[in-house]
Amino acid sequence: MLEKAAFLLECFLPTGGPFRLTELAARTGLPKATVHRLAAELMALGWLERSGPHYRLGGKLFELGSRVPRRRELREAALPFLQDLFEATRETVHLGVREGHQVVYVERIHGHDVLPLPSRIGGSLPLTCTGVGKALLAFSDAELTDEVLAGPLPRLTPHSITDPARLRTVVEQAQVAGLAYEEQEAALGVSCIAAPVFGPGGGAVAALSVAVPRASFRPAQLAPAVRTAALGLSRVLRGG
Amino acid sequence: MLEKAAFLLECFLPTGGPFRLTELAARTGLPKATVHRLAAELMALGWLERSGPHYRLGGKLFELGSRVPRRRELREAALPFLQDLFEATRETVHLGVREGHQVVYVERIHGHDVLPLPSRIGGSLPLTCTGVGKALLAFSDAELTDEVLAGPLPRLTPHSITDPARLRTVVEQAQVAGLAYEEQEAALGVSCIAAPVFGPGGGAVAALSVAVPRASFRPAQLAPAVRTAALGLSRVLRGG
DNA sequence: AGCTTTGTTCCGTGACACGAGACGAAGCGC
DNA sequence: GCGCTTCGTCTCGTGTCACGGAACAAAGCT
Repeated sequence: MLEKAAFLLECFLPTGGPFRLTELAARTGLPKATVHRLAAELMALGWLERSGPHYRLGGKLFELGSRVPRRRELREAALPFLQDLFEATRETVHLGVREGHQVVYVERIHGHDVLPLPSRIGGSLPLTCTGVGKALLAFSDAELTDEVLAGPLPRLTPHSITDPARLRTVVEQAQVAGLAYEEQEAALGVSCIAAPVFGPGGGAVAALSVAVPRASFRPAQLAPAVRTAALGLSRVLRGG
Repeated sequence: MLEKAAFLLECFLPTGGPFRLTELAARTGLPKATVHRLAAELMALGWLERSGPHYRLGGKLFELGSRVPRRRELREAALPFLQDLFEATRETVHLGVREGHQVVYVERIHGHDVLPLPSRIGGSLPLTCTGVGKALLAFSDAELTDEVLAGPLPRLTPHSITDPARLRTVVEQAQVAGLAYEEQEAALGVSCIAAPVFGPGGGAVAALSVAVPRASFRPAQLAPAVRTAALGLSRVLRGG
């Protein structure tokens, strides 16, 4: 029951978009009658909503999701630094954490110019295709990098790095520099520079990044800003 | 089953804080054995987490909650204007919508100075005690105001307005001015100015506000900024 | 009008949710 | 250290309610 309900809700995840009953039945593989009953119950709870024949995730989930402590605490501590970084660069700024072999974005702020990025708050992307992911990899246990490199390396664009040897080099460069770079590996025309955020334990608990149109990518100017913001946040997390 | 699970999750809502098993059983009124079984299932789904004996809301809820379309779309459209408003004022900025007789905050951004406010993203407060709430009231159906004024008026601080007649006056003033004011009605020492955001239909679908320490409240300087941001967002929502 | 697809309702069957109770494991006072 | 209380976990017999096939209703489509 719970499992079926969770399955039903999670099948909204990739797009979040509106789905019809039959569509949901097809996506989940559950019988139509079952989906119908479940959806009705979930709507009564405010976990789903519908307008006409279209089901969508409901407002109660927003309430619950906003209160998830691990995420909320990090976001709240980070927000001022993300603001600083945004003001300094006026570009799209990300905050992400690791979850398995993926990066989950906790916050993303931007101005009126919206880049065509696949990153979404609450959404996940491969560690290996993003600046935030590479920064996290570079400052986590070495065995994590081994694990990730052992598996198949996903590809988001033709520029995504799928050669393990080359990726290892890139991660090692990030370790030395304290910064990770990404060029059109997640979205065409977008480059990115990221810095790790350290927790009290010393390892990277998050990373933040600035994504800019490839044409106006000036690493020398972005690097100090990203590093400053990341170090400032690290200091606060360390309990300052 | 679903209902019990939802009940269990929602009992985290006020604080979100960590709870122990016995505490959860007491809060929900469910038998300990039942809570134990439910919690185990919810953990398997990633909807709950635990560290030691402490249960917390889990990361999956964050993922799901971030994808709730009604909220996400509004947030995404509003973010650039919220940034503008923050940069113009350098004060805490809110975006809220109405849900019943409450305002639910969809976004809140601030710098390093954090005001002691009760507002939380995903959290709700009474319409009558907040700037955002009054702006929403002033530009919704008149019958909504009647309903709200008919019920008991909650109080968050000694300055909260609990006299229906006085509140009606205040709402009418907001209608004329196109702006709502709030002075220490939600938190002591904090004042606030809010403006409605209009949807394609013409009614207020949201409102945004700036909250500042009472000592540095300069309405004349904040008003144009808030109004500008709200009108800009309204224009985008109207499909520009 | 006839056909196809989608959404809703019914209902008999059986799986599994339920929770009292027993048990083990911590914490606490002395 | 030792009884005592409190908390967390596990078991198991009972009965409920989730399940989904199938029939029905309501839209779309041609």
